[in-house]
Amino acid sequence: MPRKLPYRNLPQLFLKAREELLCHFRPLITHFGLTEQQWRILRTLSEREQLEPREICELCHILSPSLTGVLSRMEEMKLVTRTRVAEDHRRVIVRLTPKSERLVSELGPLIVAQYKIIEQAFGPDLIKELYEVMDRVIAAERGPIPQVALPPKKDWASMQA
Amino acid sequence: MPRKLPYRNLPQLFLKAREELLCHFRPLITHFGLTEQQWRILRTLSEREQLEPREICELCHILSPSLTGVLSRMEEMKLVTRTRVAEDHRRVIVRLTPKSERLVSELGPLIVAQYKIIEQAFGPDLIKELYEVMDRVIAAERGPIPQVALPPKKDWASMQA
DNA sequence: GCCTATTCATTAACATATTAGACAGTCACT
DNA sequence: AGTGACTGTCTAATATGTTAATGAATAGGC
Repeated sequence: MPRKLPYRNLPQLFLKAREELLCHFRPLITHFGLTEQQWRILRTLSEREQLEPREICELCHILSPSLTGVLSRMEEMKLVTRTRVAEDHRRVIVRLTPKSERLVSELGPLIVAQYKIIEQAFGPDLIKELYEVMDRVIAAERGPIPQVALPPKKDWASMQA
Repeated sequence: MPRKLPYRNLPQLFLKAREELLCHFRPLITHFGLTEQQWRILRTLSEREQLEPREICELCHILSPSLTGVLSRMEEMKLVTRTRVAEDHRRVIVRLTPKSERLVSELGPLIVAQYKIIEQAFGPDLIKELYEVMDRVIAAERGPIPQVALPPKKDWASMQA
């Protein structure tokens, strides 16, 4: 008896909407030999001069274990430098290289131009609402949200069909 | 000279908003030994009886190469069955098993309950607006959106710093 | 100064995302 | 029937997401 849940899958809607947007930027980003995550980092670093890995995690929404690999590859490509902090040998400072600054100054304007195209196509109102609703979602998270009680755990994976 | 782009990173905002939502569901899903993608598929199949892989790709926003692996693992776990179509040996039919139907009937109500909690915390208006704006974004994509002209390709990856 | 708890980055192990291509099966046309 | 274009699934290769755990380094209490 197939029955529909009374709520549409909201996280999945976000996923789709994000993809519908990103597909207009992905060609630009890959044209410069970057991945989306690498561009997030370059863009963020271009506004902050220098950052530590955990700050990049926060700002770019990349989990720490992923970031390790991403930064390694970017260092290999000479897009960033990683230097240990003298006073605290746990910490690291990440910076842009002159090369990646040139890259950002070439790609940045193209990204902006694409935003303008999308803004026209979507209608400026939709874009404005979009930013506004997003911020409200993110802000709404401030209040602690309880979680439904979980039933006792069963080992579904190893149960018979 | 660090300069800020005049548009905030919109795909990244979607990513964050999605994560802020998902974090309230992830504990439920993992409690049942599932991944988010597996739940998307189970939920969709519970509403459609049977689907072919390419339909699942469309409905669940999973790319074909990913789906192959996901379905293999789900078949291994006895959550779905895969049977070839007799008339067209390229195609495959995916169905729920009795086991996964039981799973859905246990997990489904918990997901709904969590939606209700979130709806209260966010305010029903925000949720309603959210669905509405998302749909407008997805609908806006129908019109073809041009792409900015790309400069000649340079091999940034192998350039010097 | 010494011990413990904490922090930060990393590694490990597995699952998924992304792009390109392989491959068999089908369809349309001749 | 035979050929060429197309479809649907899968493989391969690489990058990232996700959770848990490691290991070095620091901070704080005593």
